[in-house]
Amino acid sequence: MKTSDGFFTQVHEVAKLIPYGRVTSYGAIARYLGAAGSARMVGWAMNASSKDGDVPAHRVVNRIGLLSGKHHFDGTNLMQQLLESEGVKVKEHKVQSFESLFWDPTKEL
DNA sequence: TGAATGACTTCGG
DNA sequence: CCCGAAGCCATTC
Repeated sequence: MKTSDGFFTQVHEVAKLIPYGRVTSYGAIARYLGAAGSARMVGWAMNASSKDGDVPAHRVVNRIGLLSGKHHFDGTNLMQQLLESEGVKVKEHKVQSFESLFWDPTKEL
């Protein structure tokens, strides 16, 4: 591989920076990395992050707080349980009070 | 080289 | 917010 390792690394770094009990969106991360428009690649990077470990991919959701990535986790409800364990309310694969839990790297950093 | 794919986003209805 | 369609960009075959 080693094709775009830098991009993955950046995404992983930001993912690790996400505060406890907070969530963010793929687009927000992409924009923060200057890769605005490559939100899909953020998800792709997350897929690779599964191998990296220590990357809270469960804190990264789509723009409406939908756990779009839960399907890529081992179990069916693992992602939701992880979020709930952090105090994030999740209902029907969607983050409740998403607006208040949203963590914007371009803003917070 | 080109076509298909995807853990997204945005716009119009 | 739901639905359909188009745009984007890196990776894979």
